[in-house]
Amino acid sequence: MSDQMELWLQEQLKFYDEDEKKTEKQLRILSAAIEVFAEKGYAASSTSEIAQKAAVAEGTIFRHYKTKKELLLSIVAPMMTKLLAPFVLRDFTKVLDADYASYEQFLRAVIVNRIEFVKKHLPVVKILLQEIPFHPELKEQFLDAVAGQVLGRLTPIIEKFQANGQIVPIPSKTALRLTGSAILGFLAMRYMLLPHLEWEDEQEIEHTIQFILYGLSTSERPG
Amino acid sequence: MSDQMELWLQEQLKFYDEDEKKTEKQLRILSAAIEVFAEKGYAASSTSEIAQKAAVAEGTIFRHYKTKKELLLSIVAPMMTKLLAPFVLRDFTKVLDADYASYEQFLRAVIVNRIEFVKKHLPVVKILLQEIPFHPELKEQFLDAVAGQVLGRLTPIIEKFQANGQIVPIPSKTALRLTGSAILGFLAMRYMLLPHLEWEDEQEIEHTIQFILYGLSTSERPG
Amino acid sequence: MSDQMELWLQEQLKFYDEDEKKTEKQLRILSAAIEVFAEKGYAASSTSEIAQKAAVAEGTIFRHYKTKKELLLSIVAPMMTKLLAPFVLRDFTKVLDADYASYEQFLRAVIVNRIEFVKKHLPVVKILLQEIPFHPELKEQFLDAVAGQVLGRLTPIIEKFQANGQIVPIPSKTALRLTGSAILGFLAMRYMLLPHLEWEDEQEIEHTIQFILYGLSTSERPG
Amino acid sequence: MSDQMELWLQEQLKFYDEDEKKTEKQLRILSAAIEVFAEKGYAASSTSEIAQKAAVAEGTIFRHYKTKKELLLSIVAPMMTKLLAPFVLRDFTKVLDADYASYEQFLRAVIVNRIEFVKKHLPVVKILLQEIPFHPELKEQFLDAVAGQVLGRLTPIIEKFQANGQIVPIPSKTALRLTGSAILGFLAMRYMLLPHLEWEDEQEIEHTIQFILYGLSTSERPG
DNA sequence: CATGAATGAGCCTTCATTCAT
DNA sequence: AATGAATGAAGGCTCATTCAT
Repeated sequence: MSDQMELWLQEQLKFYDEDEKKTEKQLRILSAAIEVFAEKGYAASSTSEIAQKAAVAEGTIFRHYKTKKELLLSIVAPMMTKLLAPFVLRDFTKVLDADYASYEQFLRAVIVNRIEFVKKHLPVVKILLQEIPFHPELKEQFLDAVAGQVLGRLTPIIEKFQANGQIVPIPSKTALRLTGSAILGFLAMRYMLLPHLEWEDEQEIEHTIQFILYGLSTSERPG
Repeated sequence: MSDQMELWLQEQLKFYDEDEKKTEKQLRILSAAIEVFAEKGYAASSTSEIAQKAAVAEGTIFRHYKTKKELLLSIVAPMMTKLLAPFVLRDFTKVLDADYASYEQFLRAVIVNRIEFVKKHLPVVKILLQEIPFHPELKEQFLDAVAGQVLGRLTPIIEKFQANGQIVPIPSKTALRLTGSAILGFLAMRYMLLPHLEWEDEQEIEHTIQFILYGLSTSERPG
Repeated sequence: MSDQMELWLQEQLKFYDEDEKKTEKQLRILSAAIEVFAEKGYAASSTSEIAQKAAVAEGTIFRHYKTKKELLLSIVAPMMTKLLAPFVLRDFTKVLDADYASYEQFLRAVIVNRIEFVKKHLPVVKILLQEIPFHPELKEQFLDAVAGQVLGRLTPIIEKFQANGQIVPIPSKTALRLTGSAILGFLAMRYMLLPHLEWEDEQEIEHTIQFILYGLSTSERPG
Repeated sequence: MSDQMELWLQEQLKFYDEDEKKTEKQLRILSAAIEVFAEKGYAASSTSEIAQKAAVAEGTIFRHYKTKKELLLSIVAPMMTKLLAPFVLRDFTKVLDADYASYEQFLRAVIVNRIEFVKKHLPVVKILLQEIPFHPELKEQFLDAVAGQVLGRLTPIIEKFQANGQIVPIPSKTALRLTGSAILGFLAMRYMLLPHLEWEDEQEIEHTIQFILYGLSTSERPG
């Protein structure tokens, strides 16, 4: 099963690596910008600090990105796609339909994969989450992507498991919200709020998965 | 039971209202600042816009708050106390210990109350959440308050319910994280990300509570 | 006759002096801006130089004028009104109709008065002329003012003198163009191109007036 | 008579075409620079816009012209020569002396020819007029050329016609100023200020010539 | 107390110019 | 010869903060 996950990943990567080739300087700028934006937030970051950290003249930034905002978007927008990419793949539904016998298998596959992804791209995800409240276009893009693609793919899956009695018959959006909250909550605490603590990652993830599964399960409920 | 909740609230209010008396101008400044900070974020807000919205001269703000940052803190710091207040009350444990026979009762009482509170103070909560990543002191204050007080109060309660078999024997911090995620996740979607949608609040809250309860319940677990 | 001219001037001044009261700093800024704009042109002038010359912080300029362009316009726009003011006065036509028996008397009165005015406000007039080509709004404003007001007033006068045979029957616009060219040409050479030369002002003005008069006269023309 | 004019033109062209051979790219740069300078003025034009409009790399401009200013001068300086060329031709005086019986013939020949020339090179003339106030060297070059050459040639001609009674005995410089103003005034209005209006060119030019002739004529003057 | 004019550091951005390719 | 990425000085403008009134 995880083989197939690997396949997805492979496909995903095709999306990202085909970005136009960046010069080394451009990469340094992006990297510095990610660092600074993540730490101070977009509004409190100065292009001069970014330039300095990238060991580049300030003007060089503006040769590659017309405005500071464009720099932000060039960092954050692709992340949106990438973050949601697996749910957008065309035959995602088919694959799952065929293969995943239980919600647990499905959940486990997706969650582990996405957590891994976020871990890898943490600073950019941080920026994305931190800036969404201040940039209506970002928020809109994000909601559009989620509403237009993710919901479309996941709803039938949820409903299938509701139909065969594995998941409680609550609105699928609610089920997704609860699932997402648990995952994002873990990531936020683990990597943003308390990254310095020692974490038993595997255990925490396992507990989180169990929490979701039981939280949505139809196992007899105490009256 | 909610009578007792009311008592808490009463006690809470004592904390806030006894703040030094604010002039009307000062209140207008606070209100304007909350509005602007919530919408644009601290860094992108200008004191002049706040002054304008408060119908006050620019200098007046600095008569009451030495710096822009102090203005932020004067808004956000009390909120931290208030937000966590019920968990900090001295005889919270005793009260609960005596009264709450089930985790559900406890959960329901706390959640409903806190959601109500957040709803009422939404803009300030927004600011708090949005600014925590950018202000180490804020983050520290927040964690200190949570770690030093909330955990201290809630851990015994969780453990009591674990001891009597109502909650799965996972680390209490994990249980709290999962509970908190579900609640914050609801609030974030309901009031920050998708406030314009029509929400069936009661249902959603009920589903959320059930989700937490089942997620942490010890009802026989598959495999 | 020149008494009446004086009256006009009086009326004109009412227009300008009633401008909102300017602080001393604001006057210094205006004066410095006029100096710098006139010398280097708007585009090549820097607000920092203006600030320095006005002995004012750069920010102070922007407290009084939102943008550099607004500063330019606040200098140039009133000048447009002032420059054309006498031709815009309501009973200009009536007055003349009654009083001026010859085109010469009319010409002499207007020219002398306007030359005096330009001499007094030379730098601003310089700026106006220099910037009109680069600012479509300025050009438009100028043409509107001329077309809408000046032409309206002067055309009947020209036509009256054409009717009684003092001026050749060419299109009134042409007559005005030729008259204006001679005057502006004098001013441009006298004050902008060759201000350092020694000029016999009275003689030159006299020659210019004669040139216009004879240029437009109906004295027998060689076949 | 216009045959002789043609001869002058022929001679003029020798001056210009013998310029060092320009590559096609260089011509594109010049053409683009003329376009941009004329529209926005030198100071507000950017070399990058010129490069873009010339479909040339930014660096290419600086390979041919050491600085932006040199580019300006390379456009404007030759124009100065060309504009005044006919008056600078060596045997100009002799030719005229022999041929032109009346000031009118002379005027007509020169004016028509120069207007034609300006019409053809309008953008460069615009640049010249617009930039002279801001570049002392330009102003100086211009005045030197006029004073040193044009005045030298034209003064004797004016004086000859004054001696034989065709022109009023005013200072020759004044006569030239008045003549020039009328011509430049026409050109400025026709091609710079109101180019979009419909103009009866022939009539206007004829009126302008008549205006100059009568303005300077010695026909009996009203006491 | 309140005001708002004044400040000047700092921000984002533009631009003429250079230089390695 | 031509390119265009890189530069860094300079520009217009904003803003938190101060202070005389």
